[in-house]
Amino acid sequence: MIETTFNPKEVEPRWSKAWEESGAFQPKADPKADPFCIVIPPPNVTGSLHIGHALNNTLQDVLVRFERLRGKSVLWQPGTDHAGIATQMVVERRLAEAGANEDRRSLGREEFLKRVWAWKEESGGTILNQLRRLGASCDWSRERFTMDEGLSAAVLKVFVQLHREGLIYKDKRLVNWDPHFETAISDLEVENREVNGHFWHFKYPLENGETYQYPIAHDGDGNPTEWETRDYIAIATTRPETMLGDGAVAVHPSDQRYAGIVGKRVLLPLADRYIPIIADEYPDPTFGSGAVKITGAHDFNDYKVARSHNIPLYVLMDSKGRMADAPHVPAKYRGLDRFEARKQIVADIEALGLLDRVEDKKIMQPFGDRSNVVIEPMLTDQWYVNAAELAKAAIQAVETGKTTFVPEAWTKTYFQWMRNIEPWCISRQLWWGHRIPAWYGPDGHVFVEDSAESAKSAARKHYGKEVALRQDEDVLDTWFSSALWPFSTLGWPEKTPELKKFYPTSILVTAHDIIFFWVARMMMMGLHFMKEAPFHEVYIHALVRDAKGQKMSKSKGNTMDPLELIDKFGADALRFTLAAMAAQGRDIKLSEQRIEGYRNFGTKLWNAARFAQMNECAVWDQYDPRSPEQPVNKWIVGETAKAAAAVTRELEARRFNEAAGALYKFVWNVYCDWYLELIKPLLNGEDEAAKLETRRTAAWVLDQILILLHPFMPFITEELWTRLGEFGAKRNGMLITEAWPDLSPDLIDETAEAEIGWMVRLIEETRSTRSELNVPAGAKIPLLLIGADEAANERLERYQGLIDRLARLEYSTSADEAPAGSVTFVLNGATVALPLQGVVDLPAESARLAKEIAKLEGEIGKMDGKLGNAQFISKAPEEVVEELRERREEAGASAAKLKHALAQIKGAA
RNA sequence: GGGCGGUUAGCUCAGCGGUAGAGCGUCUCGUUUACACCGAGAGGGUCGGGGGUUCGAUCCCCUCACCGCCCA
Repeated sequence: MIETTFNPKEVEPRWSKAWEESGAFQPKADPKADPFCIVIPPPNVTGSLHIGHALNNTLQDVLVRFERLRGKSVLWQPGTDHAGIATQMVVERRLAEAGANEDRRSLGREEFLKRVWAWKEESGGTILNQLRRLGASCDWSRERFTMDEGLSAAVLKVFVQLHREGLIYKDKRLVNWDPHFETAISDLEVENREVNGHFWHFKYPLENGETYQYPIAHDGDGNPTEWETRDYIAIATTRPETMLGDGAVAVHPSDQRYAGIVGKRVLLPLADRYIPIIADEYPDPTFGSGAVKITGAHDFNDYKVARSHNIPLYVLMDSKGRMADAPHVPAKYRGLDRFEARKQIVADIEALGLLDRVEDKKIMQPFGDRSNVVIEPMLTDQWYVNAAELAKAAIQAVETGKTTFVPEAWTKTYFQWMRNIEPWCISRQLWWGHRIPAWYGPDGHVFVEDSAESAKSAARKHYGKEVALRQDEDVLDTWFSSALWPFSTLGWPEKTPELKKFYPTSILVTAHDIIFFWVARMMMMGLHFMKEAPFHEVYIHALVRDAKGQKMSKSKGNTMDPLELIDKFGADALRFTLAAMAAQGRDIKLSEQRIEGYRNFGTKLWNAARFAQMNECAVWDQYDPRSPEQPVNKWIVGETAKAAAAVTRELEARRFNEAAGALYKFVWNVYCDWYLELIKPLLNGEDEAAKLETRRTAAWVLDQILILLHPFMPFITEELWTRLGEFGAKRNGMLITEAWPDLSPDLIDETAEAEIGWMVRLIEETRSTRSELNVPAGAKIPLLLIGADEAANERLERYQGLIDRLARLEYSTSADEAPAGSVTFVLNGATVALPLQGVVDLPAESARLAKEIAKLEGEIGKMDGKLGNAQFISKAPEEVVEELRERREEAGASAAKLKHALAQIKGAA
């Protein structure tokens, strides 16, 4: 027998194991089965499961289990990426903590990489085991890692080919430099944050003591009225230390204040160099002094200006962000950290009398998303991908609908990014990653080949002799290999059967913050190398926030650990909550209360199953849903067909919340609240045929529920599936490989629906009336049906037992007239009278009736207004008008009856 | 500055041209042999403000306000 409570801790690991061992997670071999494939967004190998992963993978698993139940050959491809910076960081930190006085450099590249691999084998990928706890039905036998041999081969091939095609090249440009990790990072790895900073105003003296007239007062029209004589130009900066690298001062060509001194030179203080005053569109004349210092080697905007004016670029810092040992850096600053140098320079400028003033100012400052240090724009040699070229096909694939975004609004974001895409810097000054397959000859000539041997032979051809080659020290951005994930994991560059069967993949499920990082790049690489977009559909889900709507972060301490939530409420409850809240287009504010509520839903189902089992509603083979004769059974079959259709429809449309909501309502409010209550008399009755039919129907509906709910709550449903099979016919297999219900809409029996609907309303109205009049819950009262048609009288007779039980009646019967002083309400044109004279206080009943009447009359007024409007009658669709007329009729009749009752009471009082 | 999204019951959110919904919370009642992680009932909303389109607007359009995110 099913025990009284569901114990997820015991059940979950058991089924995880059983499913995996049964091979249910692997795609079925049946060549006739349609393929369905999702590649997992590979989590960092250093990662651990956070709530965002829980949502992301729940949604994927819902789809995967849904399609598996629908009979498709399903592959959910799992794996992790090698997370260059993050992993190197973890291993370096461990070395430091180990206290053996070892660090990356003392170990050397080869030994260090050995340590990284050792760490990866030991503790990398714990997140994949955490995903198992969530119930993720990935094909774990196909787990991949971006540094795998196969995936590395794919990276090599892609790099070499793109280089041959001119789409990968080396260039010296400004990059985002992370002084902590001493590597370049891409634009996307930079986080711009507003911080409190300062605006320092400096004076740069004009060469040879020259002067000009600078306006200091203006009239109402903005014309200058007063001038002062200046022998300097004022500039302002948020980063004083960069002034040593200034190559010019720029003013706007239209700026009259400076027109006279454009082309002259100023003395750059401290550096003691002369730099020109140039005219360029870049400075905003209305902002600050209107004059801008140009530091081409340390600012992205300045870089552009410097390039177009041929202004020299002075690199000021080394890879750690210390002032460089360079001729253009005065000796006293060399070796100082950039922030130390800042203080010193400000002090020295002030000492020279050239510090005009200092303002407090909010400034946007770039930080490395991993290192959390201020990013420095640096002029370095790096490898780039010509993203703009690759983006063309990627844009087209979405324009032509080959790949669609759900919700559709994200196509805008995608286009916005793709159409303004910058060259992608792919080299990283790290050790952990795919080493760039480029070798340099003694003269610096570069050979890009798929192996050292090929490079050697290429060099031999080039130089006409054997020469020593040096491989590029750098590795590739992790996202470079992630971009190949949809086809590299399927075996490319080999021509594998999986690649043939599952590429392009069906759908990618991810959060919007990864569209640029990953979706865009997979689109580019997939189209270039496979000639087809990597997925038909991109589903973008919400971000999970805390209950107050704040982004969860460790530093804020507002994270919710999915594993703790699973411990507390069970994986099914967490999954169902996330799915139920995954409405398109809005972030999820998650609270424990919500999860608790859905845990209760699981318990409700569990208890319904217990009830079913106790009443021998066990497994019966060969149930035909058309067979029942009892209206209540016909009705629930129809309701089941409706629910199955709704869940299927909503899942196909990726409206996870709607699908979950439909299930919740059906299980709780239809099956449990009504059906199980309605069949109790049948189950306890004497009519053996009806009893058998009811048992079989109840069992069948429960089975349908378990199948429909399985994608959302796999553990509890699988457990119940087995437990319900303890008695009766044997189950053929596990629920996970059952067949999704395919129920024809003609299973909906309108007569049964009307009949059960009438009874339900009668019971509800009676309960409501009792409660409003404070009839004690335990009191049994009579019910009289007055002036009903034959059908209603028959219904009353047929369901009398049920109605009496559920409405807590002494008896119920048809009658011609309501006894004086009865409490009444109206149902389908008939009056229902509760003869409560003497029991109920009449003023309360008058008040109740008056309230009802007032409400009805309000509605009638509105409806009459509409119906009296000729425009409405002629322009609104006929069915709308007709429906309104009917409603008006009913409301009028009800009001009349209630008024009659009210008059009676008043008469009696 | 550019772009996107949001504003609906106390809270969290669905709905999105034709009678305002759910979960949680609140209140009242309830030991009816599946379930108190329950059952029955109730209260609670001029759907952010203002215009417009329409026979009809929470829903479409414009505008304002406030909040959030992304990109400069």
